[in-house]
Amino acid sequence: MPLIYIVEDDENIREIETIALKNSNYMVSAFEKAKDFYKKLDDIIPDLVLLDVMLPDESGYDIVKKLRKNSATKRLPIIMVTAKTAEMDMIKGLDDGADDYIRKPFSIMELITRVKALLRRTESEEIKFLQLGNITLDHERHIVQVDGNVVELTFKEYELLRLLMTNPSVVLSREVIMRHVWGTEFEGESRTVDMHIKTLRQKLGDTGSRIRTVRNVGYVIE
Amino acid sequence: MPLIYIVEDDENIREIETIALKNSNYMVSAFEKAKDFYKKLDDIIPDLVLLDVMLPDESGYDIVKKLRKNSATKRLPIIMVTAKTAEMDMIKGLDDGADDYIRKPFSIMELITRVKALLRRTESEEIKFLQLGNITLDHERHIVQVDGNVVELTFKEYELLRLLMTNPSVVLSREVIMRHVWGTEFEGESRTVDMHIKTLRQKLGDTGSRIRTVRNVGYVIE
DNA sequence: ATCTAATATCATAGTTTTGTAAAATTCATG
DNA sequence: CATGAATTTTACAAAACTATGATATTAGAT
Repeated sequence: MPLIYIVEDDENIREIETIALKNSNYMVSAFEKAKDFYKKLDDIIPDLVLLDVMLPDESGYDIVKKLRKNSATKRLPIIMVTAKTAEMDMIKGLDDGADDYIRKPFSIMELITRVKALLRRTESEEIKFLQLGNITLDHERHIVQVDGNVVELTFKEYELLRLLMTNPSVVLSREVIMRHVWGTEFEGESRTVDMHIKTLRQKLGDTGSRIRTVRNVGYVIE
Repeated sequence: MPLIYIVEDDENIREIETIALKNSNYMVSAFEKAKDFYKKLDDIIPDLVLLDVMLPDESGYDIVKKLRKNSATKRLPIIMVTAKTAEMDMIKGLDDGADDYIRKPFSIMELITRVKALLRRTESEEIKFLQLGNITLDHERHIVQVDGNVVELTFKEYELLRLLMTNPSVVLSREVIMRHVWGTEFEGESRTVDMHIKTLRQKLGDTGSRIRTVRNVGYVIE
């Protein structure tokens, strides 16, 4: 479920945006001032930011500029919301590094559509990030975390977990696992898969019990 | 005003792309065949290339390969345009060296946005100076500092560090590193990359431990 | 409860991958 | 074209990882 931050000083509009996005199944945090937004950003980086151009403490343009300078937020998808209709503003916004813009007043439908479209455009990067309960797999960093703590996995363990996590609640046979992780056909007497399942469970700690054995069939993560 | 080359055999699409980009204030030259494109490239190197995957005389994939081998075009921003989803997945899987991808059919808005985004990305990578914790890389002065002290790096070491630092927290395979820093394909038995990683770590001192080895995958800086 | 086949676990030998020093080669520069 | 620096290759060491067969345990059938 994508996380969206809203930065908007007008309480009314902030409310409308928040409700509209929540109803569309997004997680939303809304901020009145840039300062509050920055503080939260240090904590969790969202999937998209909806940014008002005119704010009391700092202009939206300057915020975008700052975000683009920081490597952690360099590619963060940003939609600017502006009251001015002049086309120059739009172009300026895009040139400053926003990914899209919405002109006030906007319809709920337009807001949702644009958010959806932008997320779709950037989704290829999100696929690299898998989450299942308290397990998190960041494919770019090649890092797995449980409850926020890094779990060191070997290559095969990592690939195995990734396969399971990309197919949550789907029982995968040893044949399928072998083919995907090892690239070879499974031979009946091999204990290799079991072995790796075992170490994986071990390294995941309590969370390891999420990997369930289905006798005569294979393994699932749920 | 950035210059963009388009390589696309379908006249209709070529027209649409050309007009859309010209309206967005880019200079555009469009080519039907790879051959014409190469000829023009000898003359002037553009700021970005929009490259169709399926061309009559040569595949876009091969073109990218060639461009990456040539030091003059090694870093030339490339957006690949592909018709089939399956094709796109394949290309992405191969990690062929393009910087972005657009799937046909695309909206004008999407095309413009991606072009803009890529130009912005490469521009900021070229000009800005990079900072990652206590490491600083000033590309204009070609100087690297750790905790304010200048670290003398050779050309390859510098380029390697720069590649890592422009992709913080992203694991880069030896293939990718080779392609970007050396402009050649990686051959399995070569220890060249490892060697440079080693000297780089050494020269960075304690900070060298920021470069993490991901076994079977590659290296990351974090 | 007993049996049996499937799964879990263990220890470790063997393999693969990475690290590094040193030699060989290439490259740039006067 | 000589020289030293930079780069690449070689060769081996070290570390990390994986597979395997033996053995223990468990779930499910009877």
